[in-house]
Amino acid sequence: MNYISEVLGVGHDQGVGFNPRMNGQRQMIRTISPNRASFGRCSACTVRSFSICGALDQSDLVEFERIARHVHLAPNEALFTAGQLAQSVHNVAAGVARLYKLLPDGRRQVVGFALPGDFLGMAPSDRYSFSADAVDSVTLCRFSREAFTHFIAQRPHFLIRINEFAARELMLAQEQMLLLGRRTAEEKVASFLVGWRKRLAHIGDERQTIALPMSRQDIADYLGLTIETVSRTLTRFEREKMLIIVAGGVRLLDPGRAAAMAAA
Amino acid sequence: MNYISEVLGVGHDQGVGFNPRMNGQRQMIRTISPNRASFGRCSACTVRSFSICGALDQSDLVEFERIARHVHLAPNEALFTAGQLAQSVHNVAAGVARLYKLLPDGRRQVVGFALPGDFLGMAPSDRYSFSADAVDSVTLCRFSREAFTHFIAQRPHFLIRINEFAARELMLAQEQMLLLGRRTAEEKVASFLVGWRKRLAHIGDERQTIALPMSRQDIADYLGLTIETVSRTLTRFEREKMLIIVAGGVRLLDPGRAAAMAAA
DNA sequence: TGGGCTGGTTGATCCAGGTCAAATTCGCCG
DNA sequence: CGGCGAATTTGACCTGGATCAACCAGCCCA
Repeated sequence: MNYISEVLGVGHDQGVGFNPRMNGQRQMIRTISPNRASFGRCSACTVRSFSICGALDQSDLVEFERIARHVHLAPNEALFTAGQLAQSVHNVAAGVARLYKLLPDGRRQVVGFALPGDFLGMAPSDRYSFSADAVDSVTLCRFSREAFTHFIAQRPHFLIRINEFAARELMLAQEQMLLLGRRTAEEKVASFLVGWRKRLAHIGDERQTIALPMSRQDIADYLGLTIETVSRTLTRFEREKMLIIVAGGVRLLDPGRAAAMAAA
Repeated sequence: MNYISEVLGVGHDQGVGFNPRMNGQRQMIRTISPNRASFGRCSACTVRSFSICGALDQSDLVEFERIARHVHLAPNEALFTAGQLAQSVHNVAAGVARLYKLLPDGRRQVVGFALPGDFLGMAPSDRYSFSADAVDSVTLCRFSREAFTHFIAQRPHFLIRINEFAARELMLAQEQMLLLGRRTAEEKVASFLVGWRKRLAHIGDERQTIALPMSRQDIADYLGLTIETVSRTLTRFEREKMLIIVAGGVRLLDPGRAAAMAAA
């Protein structure tokens, strides 16, 4: 069993730190954000190419920008909560959001982490079916559901793009079901690292050290494990020279071994 | 660990039988199909209202019918396999299909069961990311991906409908992640029964006995359990008078108790 | 009518990962 | 620098569900 330990409000900056385990050899890990996206101007947005907006041309973009509102969230601030009226849809511009569902007794399942470029809020009803909040400092574009629905209805190419995103999302969800239902703890942690690294690379973050802005509890709740098992497994990986644990992340020494564990 | 035990070809008719536990008091369970859909004529299709085709008007329907091919599959016949080129998309018209992913060593995760009205095959790449085959006798409408893509591109309302289906699918996937990652065996089995009953009701199958055309192994692989645990749990539910196990299904005696287990 | 095959049930035992309980370390702040 | 609360790690132990192994009931076909 595990419980919600969300503290709303401003947290401590987990994005910067140095490695305690390397005796003074500092390892800086920065917040996840492809360079520093300039906001207010969609045409200059650095995440546009890997977001749904990539399907919009200049004139669409001007229209789109008119219905967008930029929102900034401090670490652990809520984006929306399951059960609330789904009045907005969102596009993550910078930072990482945690998407999760809770059981009445507090057990939590993190159903995903949203990265820059990810689209949130396609609810099949008029209410959110999961909750979302900021892991680190998050910037997003928010659209009223109504304006958004109206906007897309005239633009089939945009609808097709959103469909592609939904299909990718669904595929990831199915991968995750396989992981949750049939993989061992070791395979889960290895798969998570490999998958997360791939997602970071996809948005242009190719540093050799994998940034892990989320807590161990978040990772545990994502993998259907306890925090102790995640910690032990990472420590074992380190002992076995597969990786080195650094502040705010992990440095993969043997990506091949990790990938092999993740595959089978 | 569990292994693939797929025998391609015609199986035994699991859709009909009588309850061995009720000493001669026969309990017929029929195949899942809302009445008997008449095929070849979309306009007379009984599952249209709860399928993506519900968004098409008469003239669209005529066009649509032109690109559809009807396919009939015997129990356990494959619909498509993960990794294959995704040349078609499908709409289930009758019967139940099992969607699953395999690990190299044979561990299997059933990621869903497709019922009449369900739409299959939105692959985010040019290859299927999961496999699908018939549980019982299945009838489907098959479309070439190319023709389908072309068809939807001109019809925003149809795209919107497909989007709604994708969003619902994604929500179900997230529910399933919560189940796989955080629920106990007892909660998993109870949730499955309640959820399955709800889906059957949605397509108009409101018999008091819940038809379970899939095998215990399928259920186990769907819930991230072993066949033994599923069997033991169902037997216990029966002992506790929550339900009665009948051939090809289960009769819920205490839906309230089941729902309570499923909820928390 | 009987034997073998398949799917399901039941029982005994085991162990991966959970639970409980301390440390230890980190980040922060005075 | 020193101290405090939160996050993480580590250790000892326990248990839910897996594994291993019969067994049983229907069904098919000879």
